[in-house]
Amino acid sequence: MLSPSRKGKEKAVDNDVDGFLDINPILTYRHLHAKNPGVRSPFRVVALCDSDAFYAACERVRLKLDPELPLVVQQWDALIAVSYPARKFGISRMDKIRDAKQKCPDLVVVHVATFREGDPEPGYWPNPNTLTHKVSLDHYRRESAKIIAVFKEIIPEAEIEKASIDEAFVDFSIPVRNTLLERYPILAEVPEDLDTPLPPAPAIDWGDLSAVVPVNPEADEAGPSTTPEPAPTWHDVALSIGAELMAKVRKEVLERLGYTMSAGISRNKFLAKLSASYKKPNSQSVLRNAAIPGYLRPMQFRKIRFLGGKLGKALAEEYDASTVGDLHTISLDEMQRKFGEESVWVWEVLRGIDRSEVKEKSVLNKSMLASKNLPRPVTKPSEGIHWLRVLASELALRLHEARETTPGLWPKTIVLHTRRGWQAGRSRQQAFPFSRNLTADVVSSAGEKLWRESVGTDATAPKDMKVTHIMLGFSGIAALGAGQAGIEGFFTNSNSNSTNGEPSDNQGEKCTRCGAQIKPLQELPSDVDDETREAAMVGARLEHEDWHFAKDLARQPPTSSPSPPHSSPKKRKSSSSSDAGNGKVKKRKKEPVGIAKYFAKK
DNA sequence: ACAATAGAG
DNA sequence: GGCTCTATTGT
Repeated sequence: MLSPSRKGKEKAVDNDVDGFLDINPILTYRHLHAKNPGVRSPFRVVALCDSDAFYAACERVRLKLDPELPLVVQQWDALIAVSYPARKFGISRMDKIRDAKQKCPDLVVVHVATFREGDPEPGYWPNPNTLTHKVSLDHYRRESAKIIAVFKEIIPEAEIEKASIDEAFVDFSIPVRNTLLERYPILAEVPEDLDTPLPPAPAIDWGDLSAVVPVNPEADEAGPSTTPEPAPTWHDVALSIGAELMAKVRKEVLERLGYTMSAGISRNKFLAKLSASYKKPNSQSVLRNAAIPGYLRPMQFRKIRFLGGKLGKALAEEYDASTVGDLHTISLDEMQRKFGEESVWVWEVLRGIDRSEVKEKSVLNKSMLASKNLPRPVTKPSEGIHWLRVLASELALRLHEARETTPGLWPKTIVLHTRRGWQAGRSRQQAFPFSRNLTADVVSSAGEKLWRESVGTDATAPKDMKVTHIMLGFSGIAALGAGQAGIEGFFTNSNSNSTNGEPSDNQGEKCTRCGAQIKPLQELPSDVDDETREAAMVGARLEHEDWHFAKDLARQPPTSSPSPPHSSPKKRKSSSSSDAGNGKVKKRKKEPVGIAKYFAKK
């Protein structure tokens, strides 16, 4: 794809500086005009942009408050966001609400939105009760979506990857190249030999758009720029154009939505992310190739994406190292011997190389979870049902909301995860039944079945059980194609079946497999509403499917129509061997497994 | 398909 | 620390 044939010769220059790779490549017309500037293009321009104290900013905007006010977002006793003005008082996310108020008596404290059973939607209350409410982050998800929409509108040619609720990667390579060719027509005049190096690059006026990471940080601290900055390269020019575009996006987001953001702009995702924290808030930083060694070498490597966890710890202990520079003494071979073939990714990243793509992801999440730590642990299964309903109604609400943008959304599976005391959590999942109306009751019924399987019933559960955490969620969420027969009616219409008169008088429906009548577990009053009926049917259907499941296992096809049991969920092999205890890495034959898995496949 | 775990914000 | 979310691995 790249690599001009004569690369070998020309590369002899000072390409690799002090262990850093490919810091000063020779830029040619071939590089610039390549059809697709891929991940190896030396002209790549990547940014990481994140919102400053995002949750705090969301509340500031929602309440139309002065941006200079010190503000924190409270979640029960704790803080989940601290605005930059509040940080000036020494308040950090680790503080308790008390300490924060002590440090700043005029602090604006906003409790995050909460939700309880029966609420039509999450709401903002000054003193929600953790015994009855669960936190809702939905407002922040919506604001996040608005920001991404502005990104897409302002820079339609850039690739945008939403990386989290408050962060996005942007690949500016294509729009930057277009601007470069427009602005410097000389670059559009391609010589016969594509491998001809480009003429010298012009000086760059960085203006006050960006903070430019200095090439020699120590010298700069000592006094005003004692070291001459290396001559600008065409890649630096490209970065400066990327910076212009980034500034434009940030300006639009600020003007339209009120959020300030900080960005890092560099040659790849990992460096973009790392440089974004160079100057915050409401700022953007450019990391030129020439500045990479000085910036990276003293950096704590555990600040690097994917090195913040167990792998980073393992590296630190194995080599008694803490900075990127410390790890430069480790050869690729040595690292691969200890940490597996895949660790080449680490070796490269320590030298400023990262070929991972910025790839557009669907805006839609594939999963949707609602969870609650139980301040009063649940000691018998029947008490848990209440929380299940809270979580289920929140999920139903959120799925409905998601369908406003994307009709036809349906989850493949429903998952229940519970944790007891200090024990490792356990999860149960199953296909999510298809039903006409997605109501909280439908979700709840499905959840309750998993709950019975997982923790049992009042009769079967251990007396001393203490469930401390419940999570209910959907996974495999996707829009069912229009190809599916009769799907439209399922989604578009919520007042459902009988616009033409009587609700069908049957109390049940036929199983498509065995033809048996499936009836609600309990007799329903004749005037019951559709939603309740639907939910009851879902419960019944799940039980019936369970029965088929057991029958199938016993290889006795249900031909006639024996009446399926309405209770007693089947026992299934619970093979939860918890071998996961010790944090030690076990060695297998060749590869040091347990470490290899830390590396994302590139 | 299901269950568990790591990692990030 | 609480609440999400994604991805990967192993069965």
